[in-house]
Amino acid sequence: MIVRLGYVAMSVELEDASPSKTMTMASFSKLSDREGGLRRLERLAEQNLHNTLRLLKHNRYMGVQVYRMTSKLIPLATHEELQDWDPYPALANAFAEVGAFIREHNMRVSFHPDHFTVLSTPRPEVLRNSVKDLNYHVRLLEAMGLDERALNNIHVGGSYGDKEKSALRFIDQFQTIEKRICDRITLENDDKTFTAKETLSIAEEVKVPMVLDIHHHAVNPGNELMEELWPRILRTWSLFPWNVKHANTPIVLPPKIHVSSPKSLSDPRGHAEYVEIEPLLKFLSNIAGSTPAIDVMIEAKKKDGALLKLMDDFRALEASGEPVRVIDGGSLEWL
DNA sequence: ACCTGTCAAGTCTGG
DNA sequence: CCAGACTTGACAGGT
Repeated sequence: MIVRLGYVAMSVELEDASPSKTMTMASFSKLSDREGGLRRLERLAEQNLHNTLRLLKHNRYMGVQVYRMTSKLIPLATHEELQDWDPYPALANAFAEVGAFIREHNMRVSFHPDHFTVLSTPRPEVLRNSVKDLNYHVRLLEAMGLDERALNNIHVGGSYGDKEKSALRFIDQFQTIEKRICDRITLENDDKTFTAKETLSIAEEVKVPMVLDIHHHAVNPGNELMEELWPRILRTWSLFPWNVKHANTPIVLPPKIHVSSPKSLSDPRGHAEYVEIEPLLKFLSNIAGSTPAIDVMIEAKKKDGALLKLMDDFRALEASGEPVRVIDGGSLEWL
């Protein structure tokens, strides 16, 4: 089983490479020259894309093939007051360059629209804004020329006092969203509301892959055994249209899981600086043989630093004779 | 150079 | 019904 590790948004190794520089609406509004302000936003976006490319090159150098891009590439992109602004023509080259690098090096990239995207909401305006935000993320991927292996991972959302009803509302509202957006969605279990089992049932219903977060599952486990859920989670990936089309080829998209460690006893849901290897080892040994490959997204304060430390831990395991073979700086083989 | 409050967005809790 | 917590990197405005 090939295991590839990835990390989120920014590097602690590469200096001065923020991909999420921004401007607040408050300061944009104060500008006398609106057009000039828009050009400034476009320059910020260009820098963000340039730094994303630098991060990807840094990833390539490290041997890291999995990466979650930041949602903040274009500052204020979905803000109500800037709906007449089309930043894409000015950024076409920057997007193309990022996309070309990703394709050339077969990297797996994704986005994770944040918790303001809630398809279970009972409020129509919140649903509208959520779809708008999803559309923004899809446009970014399209501008990069990435195929449907580049996905947007979201949570189910709030429960509003009736989780069952909210799950049904999620499903109903999901069906109204245009296909090019739905085709790019994965669903992740969250740390206090929708458990792995509940998220999985919804993912099966709307036919999207499920991303399992094993830390969320530890703090919000529900009462289902992972041994029973895992085959179903794998199935959501094998039913993914791209994978159906390319079954048994090297370009199938492996399932993905998220890993993080509790920040402290008092804040068990928070993310620690680094990731403890033991729970991951336990999980990998449980699922070894069930899939030829798996991608593991590291969610830790130390970002790529946490990934590198985890790889060191794997090297130590290999040295002590454990059935692990480190392939390069970001991937290994589970023997 | 460094510190602190604020930020576009949603939901939940508790008063 | 409303304020504050949640969570986050970075801005903005101050010293």
